[in-house]
Amino acid sequence: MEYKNLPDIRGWAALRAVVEKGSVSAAAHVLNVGQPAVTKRLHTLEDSYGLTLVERGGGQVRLTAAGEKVYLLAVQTLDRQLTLRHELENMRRGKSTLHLDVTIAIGEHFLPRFLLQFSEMYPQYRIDSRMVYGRQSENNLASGMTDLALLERPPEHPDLMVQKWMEDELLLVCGLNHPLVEEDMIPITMLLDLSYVLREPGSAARLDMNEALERIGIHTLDIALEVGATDALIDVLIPGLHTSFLPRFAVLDHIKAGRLHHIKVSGFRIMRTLWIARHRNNIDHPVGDALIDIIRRDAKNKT
Amino acid sequence: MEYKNLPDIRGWAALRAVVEKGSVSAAAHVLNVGQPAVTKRLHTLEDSYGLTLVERGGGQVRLTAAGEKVYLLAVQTLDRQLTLRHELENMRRGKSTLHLDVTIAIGEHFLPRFLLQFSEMYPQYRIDSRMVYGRQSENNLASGMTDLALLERPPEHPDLMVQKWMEDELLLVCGLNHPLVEEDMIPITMLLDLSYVLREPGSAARLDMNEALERIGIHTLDIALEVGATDALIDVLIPGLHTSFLPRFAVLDHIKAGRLHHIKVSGFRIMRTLWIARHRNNIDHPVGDALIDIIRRDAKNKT
DNA sequence: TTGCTAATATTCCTGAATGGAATACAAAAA
DNA sequence: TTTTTGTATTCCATTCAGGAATATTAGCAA
Repeated sequence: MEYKNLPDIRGWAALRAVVEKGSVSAAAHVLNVGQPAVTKRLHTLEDSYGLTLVERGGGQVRLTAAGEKVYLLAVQTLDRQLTLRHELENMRRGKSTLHLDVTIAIGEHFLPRFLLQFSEMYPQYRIDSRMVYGRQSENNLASGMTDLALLERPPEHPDLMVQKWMEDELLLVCGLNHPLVEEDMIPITMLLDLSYVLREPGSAARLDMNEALERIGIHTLDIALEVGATDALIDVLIPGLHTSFLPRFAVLDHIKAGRLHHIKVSGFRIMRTLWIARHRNNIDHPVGDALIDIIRRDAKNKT
Repeated sequence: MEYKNLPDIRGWAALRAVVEKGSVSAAAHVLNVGQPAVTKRLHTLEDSYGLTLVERGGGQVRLTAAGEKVYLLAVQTLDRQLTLRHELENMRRGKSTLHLDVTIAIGEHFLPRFLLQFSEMYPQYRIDSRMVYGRQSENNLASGMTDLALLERPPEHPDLMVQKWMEDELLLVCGLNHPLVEEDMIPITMLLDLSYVLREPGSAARLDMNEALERIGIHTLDIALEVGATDALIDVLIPGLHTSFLPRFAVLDHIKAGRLHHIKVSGFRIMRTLWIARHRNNIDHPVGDALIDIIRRDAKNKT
């Protein structure tokens, strides 16, 4: 096993600082060491890989191709090491931490409430949550980086277990100035005449919508704009020019408050299920059980 | 920026060795250092995190919960560092490396041929390929860990660009002892009477199949077995009890050689496209272009 | 080109930390 | 208990990192 020729992490830290600060001196400053130390670190690192990693010229430092790769590893390793340190810090204080992944839409809508309730009911526990794009949470769960995930589509990975969280529906909504605000129900064919603002392709809502539309033979819609966040999307809807299919949980309050209008479509509904996912080997996580309890209770209250 | 309190990688290496060898002495042996060195490394590491990482007892070392987390990071970091070192080693010798992800089915069928042709035509380049499960390649591409991917389904991530590689079709096939081997074409309704051996849920072929069946109103099939590899699956088919939907590229040779029989289904075909995917920021990779050239040429020859 | 200036590399030295040898200690096994 | 195996500690020589001072280089202006 390799041991004696391992690089020193501080070499990576030096590289990262030099790249991000743009000069050796500036890097030395933020690292609280002298400039010669950083210079030497860089050289040691370059020697250990046998390649030039940064080039000086034009008053700038530039990464070589090899430098790019080392920099990528450096940043990832340092970030993960920092995360680990924080987590262990909490562990040392007796606070178990749950790593939670949620989709963007769920993160925008449910997460703040859950985290608040959770910290009140279980002050001894901690949650590290993050919003992840698309199916990334599957890999995080599979690799053990994440303990629990709240998802809009069931995961595909064979080692992951899901349990149902709640039923959801994608609702066709528009702003109050939209021509269709008077209509309570429209025929399916009219879906083709509308102008849409949607989440980006690949988002769970978009995929569910596409599949449902495919099923009734609609392959393309008139898409005016794509927005990467549900809340921002709603802001675009409110002026009233466009329509969108959005999760019921995200728009219900807006509909009740009269900021959005729900357009029913005759004979067409997009039902779906929201899921709680965990890894097979990680199903007895006390913090996870606590959170699931809150999530379930919340779902029951809403219905 | 953190610098002075960074852990020493050798601490991680020591932890890893101790865990994997089961004792401090054994670890010291494989690391080519004395036993006291390893003991001290472990203690330094534990001090730096402020937690006990391993517990001795019963003649065994056991990881604590905190130790598990550190061990996970240690293994990943050390592995990635080793990979990086190999890659830079090649770089130093002037061999550019392409990181290639392929799906299991593509990896089984195309990859050996591609790699062979590639190494003949471009000996100055290198390819690091791996078969990845499901959508993991998307994250690898997005994070810069992979340069190019060959996929059975288009990626969903907004920063990824795809180009069409070739058309494919999922064919319904069975072994020669299957009752249906006499039939050239069967009606759709008969799909429900067959017994299937399929790739696991989440595999691209399975998803494409499911979507196509959903479209014609079939929601469940009689699944006798799920297999994680296409070649192994074909071995299960050959005795003749079951049927499966498999990529044309994977079964064409078997059909021609008379080992499998293609059952046509009246009015039902599962067409799909195979894709080449890259990150937006990484579209001018010379090794990637070379490989794409080979892939394209191969596809042209086959048609 | 020639200065001038800012940034980087080198040299030298001191202090800190590493790893080995010897040894003390602890825990199973006999 | 004794033996044996494995782990921790102590001590010391060696190595290595970082600071101060200094040499060198690169960029810039005239």
